[in-house]
Amino acid sequence: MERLIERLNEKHIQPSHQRIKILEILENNCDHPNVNTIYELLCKEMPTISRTTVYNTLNTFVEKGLVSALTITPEELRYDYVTIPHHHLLCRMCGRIINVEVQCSFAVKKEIEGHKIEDVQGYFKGICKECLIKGNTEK
Amino acid sequence: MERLIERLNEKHIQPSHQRIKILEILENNCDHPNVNTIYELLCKEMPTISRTTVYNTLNTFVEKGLVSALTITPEELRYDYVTIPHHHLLCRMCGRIINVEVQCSFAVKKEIEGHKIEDVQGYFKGICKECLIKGNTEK
DNA sequence: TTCCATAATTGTAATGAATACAGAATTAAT
DNA sequence: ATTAATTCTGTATTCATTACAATTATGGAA
Repeated sequence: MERLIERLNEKHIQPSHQRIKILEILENNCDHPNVNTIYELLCKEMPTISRTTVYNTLNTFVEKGLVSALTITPEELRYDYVTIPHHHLLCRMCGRIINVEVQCSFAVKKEIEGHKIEDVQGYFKGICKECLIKGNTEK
Repeated sequence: MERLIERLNEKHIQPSHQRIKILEILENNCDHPNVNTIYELLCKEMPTISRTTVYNTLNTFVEKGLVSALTITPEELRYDYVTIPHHHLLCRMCGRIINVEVQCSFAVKKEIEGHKIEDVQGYFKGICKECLIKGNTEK
């Protein structure tokens, strides 16, 4: 709780109740929820929350660099609490997005083929470990 | 022209005039145009084209695996004529998406951290070579 | 070629996610 | 406690994409 408020203060975002709750949901849901999932989780604890607030808050968080937005599928934005560099796996069975800690040599380069590189996102698609174990491999 | 018709036939897509023209535009525009850019280019040669046809055609192409759709930004889908594996650089100055031919060791693996990998997309963001040469480095 | 069945294209209407906006509520500082 | 500034809420709006039905085009058989 204090930790969440500190993270908001660091980025010069006033720690309102709504913002703290939304950040908490992002921290506790490592499978990278979308707007709708966040809204539904919020409603359980904060039934008067407005959808607009969720949109505004997430946009603020992304603008200020507090969280990042993933565009791995065209249908929806998914939000990521972890801002240190890492990559992502989208499981085509359960739909979760899972952090992948691979160290690709190209991901740390500042220049490739004459282009200046400022950011790298590695998007892996496949079937996650948990679905493989469950035998959940075909739709 | 014949080559385009062959590519359509290979994927069991009937080679209508509209489809051939759209595929031709994708072949000639390596900076990965979006729907609107494709529509505007089409209008010059085919003024009666419908926007719906452009959407339908691109969706068909993607479903049949003839072209791929890139979700590098949340605002728009960008289309890619080249289906052999490669990665992409989005230039934040000119907005072009440029093919990047890096051989990342993780991109060819079939398994990472227990997850089954079926596809990898590397999205680089930065400033392209041409913008750097022009000194086009700040907005 | 002509006819027919199938498929593709077109244009309008509908959908729905995201944003704009203005009033209400909350917060922070004096 | 009062005030000013900020945030939140809910409705209205926007706009990209899709649904749909009518029209047009295509490919094959006679």
